[in-house]
Amino acid sequence: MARKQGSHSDITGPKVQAAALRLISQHGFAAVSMRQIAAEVGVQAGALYNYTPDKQSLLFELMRNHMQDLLADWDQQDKSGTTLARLERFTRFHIRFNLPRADEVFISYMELRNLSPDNFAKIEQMRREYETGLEDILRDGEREGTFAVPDVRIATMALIAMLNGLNSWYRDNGRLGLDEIETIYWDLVRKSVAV
Amino acid sequence: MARKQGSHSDITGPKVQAAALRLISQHGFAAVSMRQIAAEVGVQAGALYNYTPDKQSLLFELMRNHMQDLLADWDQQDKSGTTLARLERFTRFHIRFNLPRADEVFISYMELRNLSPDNFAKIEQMRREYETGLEDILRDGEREGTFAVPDVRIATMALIAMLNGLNSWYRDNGRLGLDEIETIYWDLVRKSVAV
DNA sequence: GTCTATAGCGGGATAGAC
DNA sequence: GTCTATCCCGCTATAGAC
Repeated sequence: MARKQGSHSDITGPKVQAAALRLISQHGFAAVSMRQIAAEVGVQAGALYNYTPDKQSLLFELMRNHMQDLLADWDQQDKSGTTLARLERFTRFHIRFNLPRADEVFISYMELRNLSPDNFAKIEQMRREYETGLEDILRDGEREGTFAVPDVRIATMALIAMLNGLNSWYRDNGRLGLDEIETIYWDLVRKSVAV
Repeated sequence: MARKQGSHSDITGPKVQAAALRLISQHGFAAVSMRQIAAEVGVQAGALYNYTPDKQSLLFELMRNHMQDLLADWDQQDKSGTTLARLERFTRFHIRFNLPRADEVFISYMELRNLSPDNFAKIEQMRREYETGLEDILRDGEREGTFAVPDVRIATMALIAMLNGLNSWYRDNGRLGLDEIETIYWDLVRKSVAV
């Protein structure tokens, strides 16, 4: 009946990730101890090392998983249509993907400096790859005259920063629904690059 | 001649702030030790406690000083003219104030969660006060028909997030000068709230 | 796979001499 | 005002029993 005590790798593994995600998002990587994470999971600190070689790898896995999900989801989006339609699709995708992942997004921006140089480079490359998705849309629209963007790279960074800001104040039970917020942000984005 | 050894309060005080600013900005509050700060200043760890009652107060002072400077400088700006002129003035002021203060700005956004609840409330109130400066401009412009802003509060947050993003990628020796960058951002801001 | 126990280190903060 | 020395605590990571 009850499975043998002390054999829960398939359960404990995800729980470690979830606990680390929540605690690091709330308190910061440097401020969270392996003991805290273990306590949240319901094991002793030593047991965590069955799932991660060290604390650094735990952080890296959280960030890599998040970026992999982001890139995979974006890859599956429709890439056809006018540049305006593509820009709207990017805007709405970005909001819809990021908003339900507040902890992951927060960590991905706040804890970059706590990555080892090697790990940092890997995450940065993935982030750059994602940004290129928007940059290409803006460049195409600029060339064909749909958009007026003095500097495509700056506009890319500016728009992503604007969209990311949403995560810092959005609350599920706020006065506006997700659809309304999406539309308001799309209005800002659309006009900011308009001719 | 040489002043009496062990009496440098007027020199050491600012050096402690400067060292804390630099180190916390680079590594994060939780990751920086009082010993590291002391080493950067050139004293022993115990000597720091002549200048701060504890580590928490050191962080709070950094953030409070930054916000006080911001509010004081903004208060001195010209508040007259059309709403469009006021919006341009805010945009350029924000960029010009924040860009040379990369460490302070970074800390003010990254280390909020390391403030005690009391200190957090004080900093948040100052930030909110500053945001109101932009919010008022947008609301006035919306009322008189100069701007088309579906939601003033969201637009305020979105524009500030966009402008703050500049700090994360700007480098002094980059391909664009400060004036050019200001103008590019002003173009994005102006159009995003245009009718 | 998890536990207990611990090694080895570094943290914040204080005491008291100078 | 700064120093040295230290208290007491918590940290990451490992060892070995079960």
